[in-house]
Amino acid sequence: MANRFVDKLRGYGQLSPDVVDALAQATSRPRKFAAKHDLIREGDRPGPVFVMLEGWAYRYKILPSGTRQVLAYLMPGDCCDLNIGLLAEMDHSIQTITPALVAMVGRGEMDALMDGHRGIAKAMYMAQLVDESIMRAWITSMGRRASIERVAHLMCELYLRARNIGIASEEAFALPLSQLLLADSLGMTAVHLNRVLKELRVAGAMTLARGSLVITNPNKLIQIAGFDENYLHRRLRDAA
Amino acid sequence: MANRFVDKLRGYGQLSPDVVDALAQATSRPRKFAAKHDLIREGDRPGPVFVMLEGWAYRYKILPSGTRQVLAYLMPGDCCDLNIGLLAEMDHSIQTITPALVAMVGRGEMDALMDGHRGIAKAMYMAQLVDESIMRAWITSMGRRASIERVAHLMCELYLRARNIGIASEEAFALPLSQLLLADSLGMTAVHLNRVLKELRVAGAMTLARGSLVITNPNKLIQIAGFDENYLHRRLRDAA
DNA sequence: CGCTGGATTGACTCGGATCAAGTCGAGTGG
DNA sequence: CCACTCGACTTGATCCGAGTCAATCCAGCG
Repeated sequence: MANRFVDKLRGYGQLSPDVVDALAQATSRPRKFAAKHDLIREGDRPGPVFVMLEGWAYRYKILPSGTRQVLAYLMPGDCCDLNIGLLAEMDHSIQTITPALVAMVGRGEMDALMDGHRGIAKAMYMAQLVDESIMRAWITSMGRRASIERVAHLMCELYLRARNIGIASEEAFALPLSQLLLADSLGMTAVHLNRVLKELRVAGAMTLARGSLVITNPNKLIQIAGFDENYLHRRLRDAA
Repeated sequence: MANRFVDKLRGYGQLSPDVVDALAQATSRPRKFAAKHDLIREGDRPGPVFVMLEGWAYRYKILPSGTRQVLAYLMPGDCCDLNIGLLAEMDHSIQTITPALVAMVGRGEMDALMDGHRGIAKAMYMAQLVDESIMRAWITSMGRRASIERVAHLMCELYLRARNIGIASEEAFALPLSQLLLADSLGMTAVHLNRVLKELRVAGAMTLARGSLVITNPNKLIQIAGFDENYLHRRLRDAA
């Protein structure tokens, strides 16, 4: 079975065969979770590092008023913070969206992997930098992009990330996110998101239906989003 | 002279005297910059790690339309990403707000510090986790908080951070941020921010004037913001 | 075959943007 | 020492994007 975690880290630099083995070994006993299951909740004391092998999850916060804000999506290959174990308690929750296979890597084991293989450490740090960069892009979207641009931008991001781990074809991929979830990601209501999706569909840019995103006109979508993929840092730095 | 960087890291755990010395040594040759000076720009190739010793700076992005989004504030003691050197190019810019003293710590030197002193590595990782947590709080604010809550929340955050490094008194501190800058942080216009500040002033919660924030009624401000300081992770994890 | 949770559409309202004038205060040069 | 200037702050009037409320609609499924 494909190990998306290994695939993703490979994207950040060459990994030698023994490194690949070590990673595969560390994630060889994943646990299975149902959809909509909290992997960890705000206030919990963090334990091992989560690594998504199959399925999607999302980070979120619930405000006192009961509203939810989605903070990030975890797709296969993604993992939560490396140093999560340093914290006394979580500042947000993580929940599965679909049924998922999740490897739990103990703190010691993760440290050993990173100490033992410089390549792993570098790839993990890169992944972390990209996650931060994505958060900055989200802040930028929420603060300064119109709603249709925001939606288009998120779709571009998710498409590229899916593409990078090989779960997207040329123009479509499985996107298991409800409109309510997307709305809670983008700081808008589900009603308004629905109208924006229609607008994008009518414009011939993309169609999101029955769990699948079809990008009808990539250039148009990119142009609406004002998308610049630079922030995903796929271009590697030569020599280190 | 006080070294805010050391002070800040101390807040994340005991540091032995030799560790403090090593940190002070590494930041002993800071450079002076004028206000409104870009330390690094989007697209630049990253170099050394910046450590703010005196003065304020902010991270930002400029969109094609020319609008700006502020992504984070750096106050004395804060530094940019540890692993910034892994990136081929910056995905955002960093600019001083006030005249500033900035130490530039080379990648090798920083690695040596962290390898040599477990306490430094832990404190630096904690600082990084807190920075991420703050970004999540910003996303939450922009997505799901009303404008007055957003403003109040940011003020609570900045006050606590200032307090943690000892530059805030019981109820006031120097906040050198223009209304335009704040508006660009919070996803609103300067005009509207001005009205919200007035609202907070009239409500007796806080007054921002002439570069100084006075918190008239802390409880009211906290209540308006729906502020929970948990996300700043000041409570330390017992044992590691 | 009816139930249920998501998706869709319409009517109405409102928070915050936009546009347009001022006002205030700290420098600066005569 | 005062007039001028420039940037930052205030305030008012108007408009519109997006929220709210309220019905459906529809697909999957027990």
